[in-house]
Amino acid sequence: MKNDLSKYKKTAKSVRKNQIRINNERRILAAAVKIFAGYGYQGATMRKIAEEAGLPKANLHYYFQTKEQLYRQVLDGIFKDWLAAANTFDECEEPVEALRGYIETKMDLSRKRPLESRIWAEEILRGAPLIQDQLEQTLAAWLDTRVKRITDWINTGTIQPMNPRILMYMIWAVTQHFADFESQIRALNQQQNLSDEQFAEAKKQVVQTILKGIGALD
Amino acid sequence: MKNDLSKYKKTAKSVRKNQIRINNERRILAAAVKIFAGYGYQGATMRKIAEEAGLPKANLHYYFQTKEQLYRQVLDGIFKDWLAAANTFDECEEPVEALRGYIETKMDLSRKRPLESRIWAEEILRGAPLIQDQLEQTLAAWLDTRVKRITDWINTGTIQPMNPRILMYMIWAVTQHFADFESQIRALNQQQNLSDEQFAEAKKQVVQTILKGIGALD
DNA sequence: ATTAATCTTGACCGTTCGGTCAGGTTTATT
DNA sequence: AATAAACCTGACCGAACGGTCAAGATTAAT
Repeated sequence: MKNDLSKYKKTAKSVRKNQIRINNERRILAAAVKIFAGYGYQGATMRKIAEEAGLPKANLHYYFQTKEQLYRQVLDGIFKDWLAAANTFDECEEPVEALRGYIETKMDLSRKRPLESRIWAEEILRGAPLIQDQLEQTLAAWLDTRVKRITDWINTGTIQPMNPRILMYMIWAVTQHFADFESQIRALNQQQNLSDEQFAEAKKQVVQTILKGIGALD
Repeated sequence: MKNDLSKYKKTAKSVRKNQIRINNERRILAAAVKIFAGYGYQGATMRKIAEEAGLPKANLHYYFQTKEQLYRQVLDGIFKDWLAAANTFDECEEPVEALRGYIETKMDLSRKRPLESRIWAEEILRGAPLIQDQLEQTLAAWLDTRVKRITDWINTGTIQPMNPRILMYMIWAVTQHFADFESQIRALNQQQNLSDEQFAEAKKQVVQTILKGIGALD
């Protein structure tokens, strides 16, 4: 009983405290995403993030000791979404549906959260100094699993022989391109971002090209 | 005669002067490419570039007034190579050969000059603040020309109907991915960069997938 | 040999950076 | 009501930034 009581109190306390803490951390993280995406890690300043969040700069350092820790938490959030989107890949048995679902989910994610996609891209561009471990372990393990599935499809003759890793690299490249190179695409599209219709067309063509390209369609 | 003489003298003078100037500008630009690629525009410092070039920092400002001007010249050089590589596209009449040549040239360029590819990618990522004009004019015009060629192929039934612009975006995405995301690919390849053999395999598979994907092969 | 132009560079400047901290305010516990 | 814990923030700090400059060294032109 004592244990239960103390636990309950502790929990209640934490929950209420968290109400302030969680709220502010969320605001700061949201502001950080915008600023890191717009200026890069080095170009982003704690002042800009504080301004975007509507908080004094010193307050940021109360919740996140350093700029690097704040950046790390932003990256962690992105990585989790990234992997979560990948579940689509596992839900279908057939290669056509699994790959189509994965490509579409990945493109939708890039469309919906382009800022996060750009932060990720910049981190990789700089040599992944902060997330190398996650890439070498979590992501490498994730990729191995999917490579095995694709290999099975190849062995059963469902799709033509190929290097599954290169297929995944191609999918990543294309799906993220529409977020990461948005400003280039805009400049080539009469200074207009792709409309929903244009994006839907792009998604369809990407799926069609890749699936047909690996011999999974007609 | 006078004209010829003065011209000759002037030229001789310029040539010799240039010997020092050209030499130093080359050294500085080479160092700038390394540092800008490794740290990004904001992360790169004139001190680091000077150190890489083996020159005092003040000397950099003698040849390039500001960091931004130095960066602009680096971008200009990249843009020229970028467009030059595109000539492959125009040398062949048949879609299979034209596209294969372009994709292979583009991948070879990314393989040979990954630093430049990353600088370009970061500039686009940041919203292309310095090269928007070139994108909207030179690159847009370049793309229009190629779109017309692809449209002709479609109209003559050589390749299946599609949006040519999206095809080009896919090609750019995939070909540059191997340079821009090199550190990610390395982490997924037992911490080893792709060997020449692996890269050749990737190039082959990329060509095969895209060409087959647009119905230009079997 | 003299002059003029170009090149070189250590020392310096104002600004902005990430981060600290003391002291005050608010919220929760007893 | 009193105490403790958590939260807030203006003012400040050393370091590093891009850029400047005067004075000297080197090279070219006459």
